[in-house]
Amino acid sequence: MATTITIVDVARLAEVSTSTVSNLLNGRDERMRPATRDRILNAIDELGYKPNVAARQLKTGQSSAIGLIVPSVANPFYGIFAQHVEQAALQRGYQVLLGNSQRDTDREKAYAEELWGYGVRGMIFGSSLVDFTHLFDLVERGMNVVAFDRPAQASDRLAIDSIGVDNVQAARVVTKHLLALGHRRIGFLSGPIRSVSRLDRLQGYWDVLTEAGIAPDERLIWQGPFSNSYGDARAVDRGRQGAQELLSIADPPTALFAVNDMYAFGAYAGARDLGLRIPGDISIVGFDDIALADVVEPPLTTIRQPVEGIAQAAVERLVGRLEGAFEAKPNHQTLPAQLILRGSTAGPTPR
Amino acid sequence: MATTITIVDVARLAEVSTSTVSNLLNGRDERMRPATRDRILNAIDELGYKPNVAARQLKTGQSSAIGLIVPSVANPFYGIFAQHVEQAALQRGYQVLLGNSQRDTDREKAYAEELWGYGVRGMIFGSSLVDFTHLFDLVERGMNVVAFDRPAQASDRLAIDSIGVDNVQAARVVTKHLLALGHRRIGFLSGPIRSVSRLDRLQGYWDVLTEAGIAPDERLIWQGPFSNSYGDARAVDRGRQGAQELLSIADPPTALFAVNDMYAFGAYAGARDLGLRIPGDISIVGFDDIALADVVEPPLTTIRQPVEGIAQAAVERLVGRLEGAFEAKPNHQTLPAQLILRGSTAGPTPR
DNA sequence: TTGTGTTTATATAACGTTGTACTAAAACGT
DNA sequence: ACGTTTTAGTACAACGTTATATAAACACAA
Repeated sequence: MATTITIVDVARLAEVSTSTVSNLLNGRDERMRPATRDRILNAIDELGYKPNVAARQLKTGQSSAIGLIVPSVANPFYGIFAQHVEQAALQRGYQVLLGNSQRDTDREKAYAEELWGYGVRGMIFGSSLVDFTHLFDLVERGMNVVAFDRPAQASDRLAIDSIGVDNVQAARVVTKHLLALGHRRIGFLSGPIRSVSRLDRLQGYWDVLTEAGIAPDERLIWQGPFSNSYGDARAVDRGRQGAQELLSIADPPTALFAVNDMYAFGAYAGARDLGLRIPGDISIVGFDDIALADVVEPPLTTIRQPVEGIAQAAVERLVGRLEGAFEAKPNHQTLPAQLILRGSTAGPTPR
Repeated sequence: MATTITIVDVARLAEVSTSTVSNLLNGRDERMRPATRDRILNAIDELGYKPNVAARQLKTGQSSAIGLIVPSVANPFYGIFAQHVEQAALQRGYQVLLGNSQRDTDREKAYAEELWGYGVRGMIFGSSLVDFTHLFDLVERGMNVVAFDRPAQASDRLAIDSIGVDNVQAARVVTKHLLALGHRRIGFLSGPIRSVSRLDRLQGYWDVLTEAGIAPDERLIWQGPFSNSYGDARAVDRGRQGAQELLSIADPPTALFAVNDMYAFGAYAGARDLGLRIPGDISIVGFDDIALADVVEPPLTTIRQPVEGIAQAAVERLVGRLEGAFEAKPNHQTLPAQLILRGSTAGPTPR
């Protein structure tokens, strides 16, 4: 039964002191004869010794783990994102601890506190709520935070690092595309708009319409109800319901801009429920470009986010902070997004 | 800068010894006067004290975290599964640490060892590779393991707990359904068959065909290549490619049984690439019943797994082991799967 | 021989928490 | 009053690791 093998056992077998073993373990092997080094290595191997992370952490105050909080891995976009973060982190010698926040500030806070207790001093947030106050005191205590899609807000009393695409711009591109096809009534389909990215997308949409001389219609903006127990797991259903409602009003939209691909897929179903054809009767645009976007019928026109690039940049930035490599002021790094034209958009049918 | 608040600070402020604070923290509060209790509670509150998990772990050897290893959260099925596991674990006071294994034994082993070092003594495996030898010595050292979909194999030298649906039976149901519709050439579309669940599904398929007097055709069984760097992130592409190949042979199948919904969606695209209509020209069945299955066109006929039930049962079993509640022999618990009939299956078109 | 330097290795005091063994004081019974 | 039990609290030695300060061993020069 679990006789834990410690550095003491290794030291005894290799006939050295624990200090020497520790020295080797921490890369200070110039300080010993190659023969000693090999003896220790053999002992480690023979005993199957694995360092106790807790003890190491307690002593050094350092953790080789970073936290990753996403709204919900039920959305494949965040699944993929998590996978890339994990890969990038592993390459730099960091373990990733993942948690779902359901876009709930309490959950985010609870996770962050929990991880702090684990000695974790760096976290990546994939959700980027507008309200960040719950995290500021953690940051003040020394937590390093990199947010996805969260350029500094006017209301922030503290700056944090952020990485992401220009959501306003991307939404502008989408809306212009739809406008160019001849659409005039364009719906905006979203879950609760509590994150900066969603806010930005709404803004881009709103601005372009206004600039084109079209007064944005509040009734064309559908916003799902907030639920902190399911969140994204319900995104598809929400999209379906929202599309049904939007397409059932008196003067329905001829195009729908969904806040992400999951909502867009839901909109596919919602449109079909009403007997509408895509893109004949209704054009649909998504956001993210997850793998499934190219596979549904018709293939989804959507904004591609450079997930891997974002993940890598986030890890790089965070590791940089953790290892004190740069003391630069926190800033927001923008990566390019791209509109992928596929079959779900076309000109509106004249009635 | 991170002046860590320890139990000592709390003790000093409350004017008691650290032992008393520790006693309170560990639920031994009958041992003190209510007034003392309140003083400590106030001090904790005032200082914002959070116990250092590393120190606690080091001392007790216990961790309140459990590990969850899934093949890849890029597959929403595992995303949802992870979310349910997380929820169930949280309810019982356990934190979940999640890792992607890409169905690679080395990765699984590395994660397990890493987590062992963190003091984690309980893990849930969502992948259930046939080869489990890499984990047996961990189990012998005292790691508690619950596997998803992995009834004991003849070759195992150690028994482990397992929970899941009866994959052989489910695959039988699918195959019989297809047979009943009149299909005689049924393809089996899968990634590398290295897990017990996939093996079982193939077996159920094979058995039913044989029992029906149809000699299974090896050329109808498509198995994607193994890649340990992408895994499920490529499932859709794999399914597409596999379907294209299967449907391009001389005497192509009229129905496809995909090993999971992601492969099935890929098959949708592959079939369409060849100008085939679903279900008119080709019937497709999936496995898992993820949310998207009901939303694609046509809606996917698939096997529904009781994800939430499986997750809850797994956590319950694991927590039971960890807290020594039951010393029963490891066994396999079977939950019911269900064939959900939707629009992607129909009788074959006579040629 | 002594002194100086270099190489190699070790003793030891933390890190923050826990729980056992202990004690001091109060309460009780007779 | 005395002994006994209960209550309310504390001292202290771990847990496994790290890193600083220190020492031993040896080489070499003068």
